[in-house]
Amino acid sequence: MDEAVQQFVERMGLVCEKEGMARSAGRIFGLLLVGGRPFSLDELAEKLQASKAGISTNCRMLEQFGMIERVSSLGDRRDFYRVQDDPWEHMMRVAQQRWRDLVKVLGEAQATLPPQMAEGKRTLGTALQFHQLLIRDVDRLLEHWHELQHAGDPGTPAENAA
Amino acid sequence: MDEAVQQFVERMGLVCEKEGMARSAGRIFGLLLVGGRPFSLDELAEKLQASKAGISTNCRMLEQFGMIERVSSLGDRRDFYRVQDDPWEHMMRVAQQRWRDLVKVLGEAQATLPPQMAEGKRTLGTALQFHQLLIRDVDRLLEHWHELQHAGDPGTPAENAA
DNA sequence: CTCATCGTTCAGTATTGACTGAACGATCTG
DNA sequence: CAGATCGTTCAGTCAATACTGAACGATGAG
Repeated sequence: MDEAVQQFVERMGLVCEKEGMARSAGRIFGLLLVGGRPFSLDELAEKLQASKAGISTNCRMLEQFGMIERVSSLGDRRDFYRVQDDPWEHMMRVAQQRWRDLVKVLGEAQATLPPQMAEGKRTLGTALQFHQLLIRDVDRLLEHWHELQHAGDPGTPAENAA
Repeated sequence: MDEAVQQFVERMGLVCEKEGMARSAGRIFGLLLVGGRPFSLDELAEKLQASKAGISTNCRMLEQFGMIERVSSLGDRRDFYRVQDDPWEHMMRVAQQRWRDLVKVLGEAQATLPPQMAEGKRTLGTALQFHQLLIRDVDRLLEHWHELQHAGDPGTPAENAA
């Protein structure tokens, strides 16, 4: 495997591990990112030197997160995986959902806290405000992102001459 | 300890654990959030039923992340901890830094990838665009957040040029 | 100085979680 | 139907990591 690819795959493994997911999942995602085509499970297992079992599990997890998708090829029983159209949007949606969960926790705590803990309630209120703003901001960001992508859409391939 | 507090503390532990940090750190942060006052190490250890060693380590980690701060009291040798003025800003800054690191990884990969992997380079380019947008958006969000907080400042009339 | 108190460090322990190899069920081929 | 090829599941193994208790250095009080 290419030297640059191998290094990138390894670094993506570390980055994704820091984000909370498994290192192996990060490697898979990295390889699919630069691969530019669908990969079968066996191919992933071979190139990443991992067991097919682990690859299968991690691929399904990445699929759950909406970062990769499973595609099938006619006349081929194997499963192929490739990166989603827009994996980053799905990633942001997952984060957004986590923030929604946090808002739920904060809100319930604020409601059930005894009245004498007024200062704590105030702090929770600030936390709530921030995260509600944050959740709305994700919507705004993704809208903006979609606009940018549509602007460069190949609907009219004026300068797409490859 | 209050029932509502205990439940909130535990849930914050789980939430923070999902975010990648230690569960105990999440519990500390949760307790400080609703406590409304500084806590000493021994007090934290007692209320959370954990060893002082673990509390100490996790507090320093939370301080490193800028989510809590250490305060001292005159005539008291003990260290006290409380939540930062704006812990969420620091949290977002940490996330922003992680995204910057990712941009670095993506950029270097795009630069060193062999020319025949054009499709992969294109995918990396899209990823770069998204994360650069995301990084800028954090700045925008925090600006907006500061405006909102300043607007609700007590004793400070709306337009203050000082 | 001596003692007490506080925070930190360190070795040891336990628990969590990822990964592997082998067995299994399902599906296609001839 | 028989054989082969996939993907998945499961028990076992391994490493990483969070936590604890004890020892240590530092700092203030008497």
